[in-house]
Amino acid sequence: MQRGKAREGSEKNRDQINVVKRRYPTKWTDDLHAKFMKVVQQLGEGRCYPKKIFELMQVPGLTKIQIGSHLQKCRRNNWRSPKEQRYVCLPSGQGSSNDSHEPRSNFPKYGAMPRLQTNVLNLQCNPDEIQKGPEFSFSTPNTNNSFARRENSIQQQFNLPQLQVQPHSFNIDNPFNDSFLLDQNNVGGGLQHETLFGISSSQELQGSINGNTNYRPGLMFNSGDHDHAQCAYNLNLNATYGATYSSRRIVSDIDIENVSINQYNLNVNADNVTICSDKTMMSNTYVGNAAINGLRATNTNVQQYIGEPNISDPGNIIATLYESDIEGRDPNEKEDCEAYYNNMEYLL
DNA sequence: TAGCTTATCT
DNA sequence: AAGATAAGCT
Repeated sequence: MQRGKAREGSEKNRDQINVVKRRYPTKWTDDLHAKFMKVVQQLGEGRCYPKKIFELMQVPGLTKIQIGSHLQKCRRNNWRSPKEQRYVCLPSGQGSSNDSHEPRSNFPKYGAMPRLQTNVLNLQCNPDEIQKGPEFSFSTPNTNNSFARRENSIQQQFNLPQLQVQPHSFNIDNPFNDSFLLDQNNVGGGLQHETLFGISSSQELQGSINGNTNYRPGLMFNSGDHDHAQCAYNLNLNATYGATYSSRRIVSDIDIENVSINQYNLNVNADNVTICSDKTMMSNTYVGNAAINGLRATNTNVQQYIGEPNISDPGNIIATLYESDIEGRDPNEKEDCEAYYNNMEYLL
């Protein structure tokens, strides 16, 4: 059944035609959006519904419907601020293949969307071992989430571990990129937005961040898929704070708050990373916050224990992740791993 | 019915 | 493409 269709002769349409009370579309200016965002943040993840936002925004003339509509755009990462609109230019010869019904992000955001998505392949995520973070809810199933279905279908082709868990604050892939300004994102210890990107406004992140997308070996990073044109080189790994993931032989207690690697930046924003196995050389690594930018400059708050791999070098981080990843894998998988991590290094 | 989401329309 | 709206679901 078709829905959402504005039928020609509907009462509402006639109303609008006859009474001419049609309003001008609300322009979601930066200011208005900022206000919206403030309320969204105030409400917190999982509690942002049109009604609540409406009540808190208190903007005369702004309706719940409009807020709902804006929310939809934002959830789907389909809204660009007026400023961003000026900067966004698609590569030539390409129309927009970004169908609004095919969200770019696999990460649900806000409101009633599921707040957790775990895709742990081959590295079985043992639910019993997951400790819930303070703001996590595991109660919402992944069902009816087209994002999740789509990503799963991709990820299942690969035999590498997926740690894909909603961080306990906003993720970075949304028009609310300014979420980096939120304190919660700095769980590991006070990483400033500026130290990550050297910039602070949201639109400048756009194009380099496609949060929470886990690309695995075999997936072209720059495949010509215009849908991903703006995020071709990005990889973000978000794992829950406090989660424990276990594999077959190894027990990997990887607890990474936020890792993102992209064309310009390698951002490791990890808290209490523990990687241990019966064989691996690494244990109890604590990464407070690391940010390595395109210039290979390492930023603050990297804590390192003596005797551990040097995590101030992106290559070492990759190498470390790689080492822990191949542990216990069969040769084929190791090859995949190698390709995958090589790709990461290459991108750096 | 209200509230929310989604699909579709302008 | 941004914003509005119809319609489905709970």
